[in-house]
Amino acid sequence: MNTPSFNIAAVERDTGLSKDVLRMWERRYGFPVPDRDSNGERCYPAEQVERLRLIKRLMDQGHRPGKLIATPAEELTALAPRRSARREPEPTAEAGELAELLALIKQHDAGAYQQAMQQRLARQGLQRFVQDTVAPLTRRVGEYWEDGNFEVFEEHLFTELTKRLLRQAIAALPGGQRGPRVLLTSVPEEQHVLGLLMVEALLALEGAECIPLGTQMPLLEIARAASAHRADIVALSFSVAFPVRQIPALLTQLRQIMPTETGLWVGGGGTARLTGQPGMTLLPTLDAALQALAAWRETQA
Amino acid sequence: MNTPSFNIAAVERDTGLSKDVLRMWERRYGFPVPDRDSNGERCYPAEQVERLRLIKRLMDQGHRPGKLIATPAEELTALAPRRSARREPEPTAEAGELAELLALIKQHDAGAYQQAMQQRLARQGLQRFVQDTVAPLTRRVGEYWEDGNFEVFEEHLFTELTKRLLRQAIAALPGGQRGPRVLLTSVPEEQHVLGLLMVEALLALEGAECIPLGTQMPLLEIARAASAHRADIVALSFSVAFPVRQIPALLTQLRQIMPTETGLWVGGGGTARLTGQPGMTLLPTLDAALQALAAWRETQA
DNA sequence: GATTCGTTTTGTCCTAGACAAATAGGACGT
DNA sequence: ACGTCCTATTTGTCTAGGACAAAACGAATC
Repeated sequence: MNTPSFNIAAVERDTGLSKDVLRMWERRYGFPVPDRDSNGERCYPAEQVERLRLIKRLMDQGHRPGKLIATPAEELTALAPRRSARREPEPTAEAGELAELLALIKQHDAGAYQQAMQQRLARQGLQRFVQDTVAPLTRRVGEYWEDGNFEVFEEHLFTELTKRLLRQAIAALPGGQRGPRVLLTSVPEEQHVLGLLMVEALLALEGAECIPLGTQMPLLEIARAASAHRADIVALSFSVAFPVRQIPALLTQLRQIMPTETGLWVGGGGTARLTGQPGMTLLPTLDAALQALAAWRETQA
Repeated sequence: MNTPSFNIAAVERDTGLSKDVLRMWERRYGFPVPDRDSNGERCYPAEQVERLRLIKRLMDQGHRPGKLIATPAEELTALAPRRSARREPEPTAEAGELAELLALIKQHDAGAYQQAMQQRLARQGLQRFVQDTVAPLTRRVGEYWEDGNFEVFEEHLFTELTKRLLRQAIAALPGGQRGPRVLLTSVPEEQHVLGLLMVEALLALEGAECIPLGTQMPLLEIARAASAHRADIVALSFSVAFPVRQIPALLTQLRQIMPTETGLWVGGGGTARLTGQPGMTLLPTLDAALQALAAWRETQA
């Protein structure tokens, strides 16, 4: 049995490194060095793909490719997250409970996780459930993933199950009639939806009329949707994984093509290090979203 | 106010045409011809982006780019779907009801749509709801979209609302304990999830243990997840929008890296024109999925 | 410790050529 | 009229190497 080999498109799919980057690294750093097929096209052995995935993960934690590629394989696996100005959460009873929930995911016990979360939802109520359970849990999952404690598919399982809980809870709420009409979505390439769902839950609780459009809307479509739905506000979410450098240009462009009277709210972990621009409201936290809602109602009153 | 202009990455995002294709068309057909900024980089005016979006839509319907680009703008908008070997559905009472549901989406009345669908679910029961309502509705939406009757954001709204209904219905089912353990997901680039949810609903109804991992899993992760969850079956979905040419290579590769004893079920509209390969089961229809389930149980008995 | 300023690193864009897979269209046979 | 084979065209993706701007670093300064 020959080890399967990947063409450059497959490697891009599986690692998230663009073809341009893969070729550039080969030229510059001498890694990866794929075999060539009869047409002279690159064939990456599984081993190199595995290394690339590891490198990508460490890069997402703030390491630089030049260094990583020069590092021998054994040291790579031992590398810790670099930009961890993260303070350890005190081991409160609360933190322990969250850890237990994540342990269920790690054991791949979907049923038990769902049940435990349902209980918390019932106990805390939707607002506190979102703010005190889902939000910190999501943050923890990000940290676990950074530390290499979660596999991709474990993160996916967590996301999928949690999405279901939130959607279910939102569906149980009465359709909001008083607040602003808020259109929730994300730009292409941004597929994370948990943040949007958390905001939707909070806004819906406050009686706002939420229009969920899912993720990955082309900018022009967002603008059209805003007009068609006569939305008061377009709310976008950027996860920490989204390349920060692209966000300002995206927002400026969207602002240009959107109706002037429609508000633009931008939130999610990816916006933490962003500076505000005219015509849009930054919502680095869930609380900020609630405040923005109150402020909007103020101006309308 | 100057019209906003798009760099090549933005056009790729908004049209779904790769940078390579955009440059190639420019070289070969003389369209699009973007302006250049001070660095000599392409700046596409909004007008050309709009035309590209239209061309892309017609291409998805089977037209060829060479012809489309040569066609003057006025004729483009009038072009009908080309591969429409589609027979008009007879105007039964049933078809009328489906049209009414879609009309609600077209009116952007999310609340009324949800309510109407809830009623149908209660009336038909989950199995018939999936097979007689959601499946034909999804097909209709695809046709509407092909015919230019649906905007992207209307399709998104439909998808999002319908996803919620299905997930809600699935959550209400007891956790399956007897059937095979089925891991449901899709490959990277494939973000359509409705098909997966329909299958999940049917399998869960039959008592199978479904593990939903969401969409867009790298192949290596699918293999890992299959091992970790000790899945009996991995079920993948390809929508009609997925480039058919890439599917066989993907499946072969996945089959190679997956545990031999794990089954591979492949379904969705994108697999209709696919020929089977050893080690995998094609499920062109929802019925086929139920048959495959029965067959699997047969072999285990 | 914080801020500024050069230097290095890094990703993305550019041109232009080659080739193989997919499709169209014609010729042929039934 | 319909299906099948074959050839020509169309089309997307890959290749190579060069250029440049933005981000990140690190050193010197306040």
